Amino acid sequence: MKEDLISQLKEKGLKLTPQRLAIIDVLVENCDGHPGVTLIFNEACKKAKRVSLSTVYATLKEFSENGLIKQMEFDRMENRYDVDPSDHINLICNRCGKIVDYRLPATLEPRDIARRSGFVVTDTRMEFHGYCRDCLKRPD
Amino acid sequence: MKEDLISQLKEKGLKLTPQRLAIIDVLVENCDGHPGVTLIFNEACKKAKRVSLSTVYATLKEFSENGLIKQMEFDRMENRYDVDPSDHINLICNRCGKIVDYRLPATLEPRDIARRSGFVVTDTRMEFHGYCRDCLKRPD
DNA sequence: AATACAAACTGGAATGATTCCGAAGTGGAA
DNA sequence: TTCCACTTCGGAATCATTCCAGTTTGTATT
Repeated sequence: MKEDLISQLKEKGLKLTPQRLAIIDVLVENCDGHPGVTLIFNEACKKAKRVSLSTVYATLKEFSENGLIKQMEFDRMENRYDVDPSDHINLICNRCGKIVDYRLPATLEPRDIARRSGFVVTDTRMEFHGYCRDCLKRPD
Repeated sequence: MKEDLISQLKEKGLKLTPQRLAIIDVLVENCDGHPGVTLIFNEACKKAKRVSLSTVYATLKEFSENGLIKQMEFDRMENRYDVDPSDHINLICNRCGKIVDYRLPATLEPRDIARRSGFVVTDTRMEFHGYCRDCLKRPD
């Protein structure tokens, strides 16, 4: 897992810095927890001599642009990062904020999700990003 | 549609103010466009004597808390508002930002969506909010 | 091992959507 | 008409995130 991320870094031509190694360590250690920037920053500081918040942001952005991780953007919460970049539904608890992965393909009926996972859905939000018909026609 | 929203306001015990009526007008006129705060604010200013941005935010929050509309939160875009609060997938164009509704139930295969709607999916994000198994067990 | 340069890091300032707050205004029930 | 809880106002505060200009550092090459 860790070695995997490091080799992906090299493949992409990205440099191996102490800060990036620290961040990778944190990501791997928290791969089930969908860690946020604050946690990653705090933990990374313990592992590397110098780490700035700007670097953490830049690095996580770099990683997600290169497909190593998946950025989960929220409006009033800080970003969370998913070490598994494959498609799945994130079950987000209103109360504790815990994020549980629910893998696709699966029935999307809330009733069915409750039966399989014990998670009661009160609100759904699904977004598929891409390109609309009109923009596909247009050149450039 | 407009009368419908107004009667819902009354049902909830919310007062009918010129600002709210203006905002409702804007929502109804732009119900297919998933309008954002800026558009709503600008248009509402044309319809009512005095409207402040704070009021627009407060009103839209009030409306969505009461189920009149659905708030769509993004990270780097301003919120958009959906006059149709039922569950559906929002197809968001990376390029023009247009949001197209894709109704459930439907096959969720990107390939299928492309065939039916002409929308090419490049990235998906689905969130189901609710309560996890652990929190349901816990009292209070 | 030394050199060179693009890439990466830093931290403080800037951004921008949203919320907060205290004061002023106003629907609408009595 | 009176009254008051609900609304509105606008400016300040918040807070995650980005930007920027200067400094440091991997790493490929000599």
